[in-house]
Amino acid sequence: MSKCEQCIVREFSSLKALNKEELLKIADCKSSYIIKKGEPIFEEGENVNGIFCVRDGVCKLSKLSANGKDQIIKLVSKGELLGQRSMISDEPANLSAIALEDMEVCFIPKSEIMPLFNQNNAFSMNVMRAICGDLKEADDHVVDMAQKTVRERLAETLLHLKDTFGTHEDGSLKTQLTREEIGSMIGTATESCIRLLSDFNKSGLIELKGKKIFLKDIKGLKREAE
Amino acid sequence: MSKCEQCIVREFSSLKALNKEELLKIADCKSSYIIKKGEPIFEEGENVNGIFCVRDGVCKLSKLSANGKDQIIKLVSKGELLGQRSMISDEPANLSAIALEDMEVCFIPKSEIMPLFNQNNAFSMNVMRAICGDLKEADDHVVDMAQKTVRERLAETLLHLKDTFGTHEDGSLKTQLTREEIGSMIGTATESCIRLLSDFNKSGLIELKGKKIFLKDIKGLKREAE
DNA sequence: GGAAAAGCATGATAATTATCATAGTTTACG
DNA sequence: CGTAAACTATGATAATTATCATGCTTTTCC
Repeated sequence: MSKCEQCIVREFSSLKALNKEELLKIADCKSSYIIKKGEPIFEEGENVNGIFCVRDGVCKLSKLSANGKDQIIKLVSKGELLGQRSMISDEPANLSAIALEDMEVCFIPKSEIMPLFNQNNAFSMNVMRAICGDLKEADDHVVDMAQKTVRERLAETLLHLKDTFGTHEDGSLKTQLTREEIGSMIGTATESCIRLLSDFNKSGLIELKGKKIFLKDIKGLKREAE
Repeated sequence: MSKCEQCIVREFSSLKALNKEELLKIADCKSSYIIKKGEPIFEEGENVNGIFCVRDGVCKLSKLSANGKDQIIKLVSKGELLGQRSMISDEPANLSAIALEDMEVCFIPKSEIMPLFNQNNAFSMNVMRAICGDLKEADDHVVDMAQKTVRERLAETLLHLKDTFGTHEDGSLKTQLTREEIGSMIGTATESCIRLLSDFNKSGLIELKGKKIFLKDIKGLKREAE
């Protein structure tokens, strides 16, 4: 079993504030999982009782709305933590986490993490800052959803996907999402999403080759996103 | 100057975890303000450098969107804290806080609060839980904005206003908002908001008497909100 | 107390987006 | 390797929402 010390999650997350001793303790009680594409790490309403470290892969955090449609709130990838909010609030998960590709995650039980808040102030502050960052993002997200058109949201989301997850060597977006998933990120019907992608394609802003999406005109897309 | 000990904010916020000594220290360096209706407590982009305790009154937290319209994210009232996120992230305010009625607030400088995170774990955990609560609310808000119609959002918002801020003796909503403000809570044009309120009025779900709004049929409104 | 400003209301019209229908294309998998 | 299922695409139409215009009512403030 690895000792967590070299783990990419430690490098990029709040866990970087942990010392050797604390890491060893965690390494001892963590469990590792392989999650296949399409499978959940946890689901809305479930008691999680710990946090997940994403060692590899990307997942979507989504929530079922009253009308039965899924809304994707956020994508989470390699190096990030999952389930902090539920653990701290001591509540069931508010969102489902579903793998978009095969994933490697570690689970650290609540009983190991909670004492650290008392022992290690730097760690506490890291977690607080991370959650504050999420809160700011969420507030901004509300503004976008409320004030931007679907077209603007699509352009913005494409740019965001490129910035956050990058592109393959050929220039196509790395995150492989279906049209339905893109639709549920921007909060629109799948058909509307497809239609707008076609529009962007026709106006030369993007290029569609099967499932691959190439962003051809970043400036133009930024203009579309306002 | 009051000693904070009996303050309503202490009773309802994260500050309840502070002991006598800590409270006295804070009481010594706090400053009190009267904010008139329509005036800002702080504005988007401003460096706040501390937290505000809302001793009386209600304010809106809002953000200017790219298209020049204001989006109200949240209302904050008596007993709550303001500015925690900016302080912890050490960033300028993401939202503006504007008084909806005359307010009484106290300001506690960052330099007094930050050390408490290290000294008083119960306080730290309270703050974390509060922010986690805000994050959950914000995520749910995103889902509503993305998936519900304006009509559904209006019904939901009216119910929320009643639950959170209550009604006057005559049964009308306590929070006095203009139609424009209600519109910018639900993310719609003022005219659309007015039209839908008229609709609800005609169908007997609510009653409009000047600026006053009476919720006449809670069940019906819940049905409208889905 | 009265003028100006802000707020409320409603009609007409246009733009945006959803829904339903149909069909072609790709992917998964027995 | 071929068939079912999932995904992508597009047209037609309806529903929702925004925008512009106009007039009325209430509030503000000199």
